[in-house]
Amino acid sequence: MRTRVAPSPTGTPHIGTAYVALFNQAFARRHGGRFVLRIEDTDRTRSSPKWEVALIEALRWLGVAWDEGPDIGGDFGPYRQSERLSIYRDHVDRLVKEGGAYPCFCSSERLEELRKRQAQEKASIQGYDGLCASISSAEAKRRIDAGETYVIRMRVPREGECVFRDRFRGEIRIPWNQIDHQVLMKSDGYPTYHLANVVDDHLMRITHVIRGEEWISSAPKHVLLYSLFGWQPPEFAHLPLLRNPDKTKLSKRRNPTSILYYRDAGYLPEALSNYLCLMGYSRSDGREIFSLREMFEDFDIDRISLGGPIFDLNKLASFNAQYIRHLSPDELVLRLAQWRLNCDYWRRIVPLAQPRLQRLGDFVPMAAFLFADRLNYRVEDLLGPTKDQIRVAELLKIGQWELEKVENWEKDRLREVFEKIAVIEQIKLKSALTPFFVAICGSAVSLPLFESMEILGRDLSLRRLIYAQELLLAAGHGVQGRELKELQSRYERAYGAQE
RNA sequence: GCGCCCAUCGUCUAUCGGACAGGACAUCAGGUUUUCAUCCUGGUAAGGGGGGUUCGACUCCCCCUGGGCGCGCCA
Repeated sequence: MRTRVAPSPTGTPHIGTAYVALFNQAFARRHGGRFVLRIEDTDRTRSSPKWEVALIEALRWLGVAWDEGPDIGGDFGPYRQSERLSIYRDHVDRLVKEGGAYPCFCSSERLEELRKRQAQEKASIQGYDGLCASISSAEAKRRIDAGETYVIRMRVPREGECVFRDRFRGEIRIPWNQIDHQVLMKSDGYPTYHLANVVDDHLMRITHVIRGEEWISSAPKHVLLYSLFGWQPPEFAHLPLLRNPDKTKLSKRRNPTSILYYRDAGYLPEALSNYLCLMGYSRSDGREIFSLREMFEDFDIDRISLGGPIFDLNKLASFNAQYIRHLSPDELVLRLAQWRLNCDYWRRIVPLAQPRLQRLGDFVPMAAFLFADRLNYRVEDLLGPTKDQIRVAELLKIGQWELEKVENWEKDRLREVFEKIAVIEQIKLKSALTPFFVAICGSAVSLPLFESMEILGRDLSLRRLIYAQELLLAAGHGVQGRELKELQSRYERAYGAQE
C-alpha cells in the first residue's frame, strides 16, 4: 500500500498541502504502507527551489514524515519531476506513436480567441476544438522538422462517459465531451501535471491517490491515461476542500494559508496537526484531542465526511491553548525558545534597538511587535496625517500584492519594493511608508521598517498587511468589490501582471 | 453557460431505519479565583423544501433549492 503527497513548490507552503499529506500519511501508516513526497515542479516559470526548501521545512515542522522523497531518496526516485523529464518524453512518444496523443501547432493567440468565443457563446462544450487532431502523422512530422513549436495533446473520446470510482462517493460518471484535449507536453518539453502525475504514480507504485476534491473533474483525464498506457489505475479518494468562512475554497485573501504563518504566530505543531485531522474526520470514540501517533494507530479512511469543512481559527486557537496548558513549565520554556525567545532571534533585533535604548527595560516594549501576531492600534494611526483614507487602503493592497511576489525576503529587496511603489504612485517614500509602519510595527514610531519586516518574516508581515486592511474595511475605508477589481487591473498594468 | 461534487446547532462533527438527535469550539448564565485566564455547573442552538419507499425516516430513492469545485502550454 503506497500513498503520496505531490505538492508543487510555487509559493509559500500551503495548509491544504499539509492537510492532504496528513491523511495520506495516516492511511499509509495505518496499513503498514509507505508514504511518498514527490515534488511537482514542472511549471518552470513558477517553481523555485526556495519554495521546495520552505515546503519541506514546513511539513517537517508539522510532523509530516515521508518514507521516500527528494531529500531522503528511495527506490523509485528521483522524486522531483524536473529530474524525470526523459521519462515523460519517452511515455509521451509512445502515446503519440500509438495514437492516444497528437502534436498540436495552434498558437496561444488562437487558443485564447477560441476560449473567448466559447465563453461569449456560453457554449456547453468548452475546450480545444480538435483542429490539429486530424493532422496526419507525416504532415505533423514535416512541421516539427521545420521547427514549428508544438505541444502534445491527449486524444479524448467524443462521446460516451468516463466511469470511475471514488472511495467515498462510489461511481462517478462524467461525459467525455466535458473533457478537454489536455496538453500533456508543453512546448518547452516539460510535461503538464496530468501526464507527469499519472506516469509517476504508476512508476512509483502508488496504490491510493488521496487528494483534494478539486481534482474530481479532471480525474477522467487520468483514468484515460492509465488505460492508454495499459496500466491499472490506483484507487481514488477525494478529500473535501478546506473552506473559508464564506464557504469558498480556502484562500489567503480570507485566511492565513501558509503553514509557516502558523508556526511564526506561535501555534504548536501538534495543535495544528490535531486540528487539521479533525477537518472532515472523526474518531469512532469521539475524542477530539489526540496525537498524530494516535491518529495513525487507528485511522479509518472511511470515516471521512464530505461536507467542505470551514477552517475555524477560533477552534484552532482553543486547541492550541489546551496544548499549551498541558505543557510543563519547563517544556513551555523550551517551546518558547524554539520559537522566538532565543538569543539568535534577539541578536537580530538588538542592533536595531540599541541606539534607541535608554534603559535595558526599554528593549522588551520596543521589540514586542516582533513577537506578536495581531497588533493593537487604531485606524487613525494607520491613516496618519493623510486625509485620503482610500489612498491608504490602496497603498496597503498594492504593497501586499508587490510583497507577495518577493522571493528573497530581505531588507534591501524590501526597500526596492517600496521605492518602486513610491515612484509609480508618485508619492514620497516616507509618506508611502507610514501605513506600513503602523501595520507592521503597530506605530509610526518604531524600529526601522525593512529590517523589522525581515526579522518578522514573510508570512507574519504579509498577514499584518491583511489585518490592517481588515481594520480599514471595518471602519468603512476599505477597497472592495468593483473598486478592488479596478485597482487590480490598474495595478497589473502599472506593475506587471501578477502570477 | 456546461459538467461534477456536497447538504445535521453560528462552526467542526456523531448518528450508518426506532435515542429527549450526542460531543467539541463559539456564545449566554452561575460558581471557584484579590483581577484576568484556567477550572467547574447549567443553558440557548441543528437534520434546506417537496415528493416517495417503510409499521417507522436525519438516515434509502427522486425532484427542487442552496453551496462548492472544475472548464490554462497552473498544479
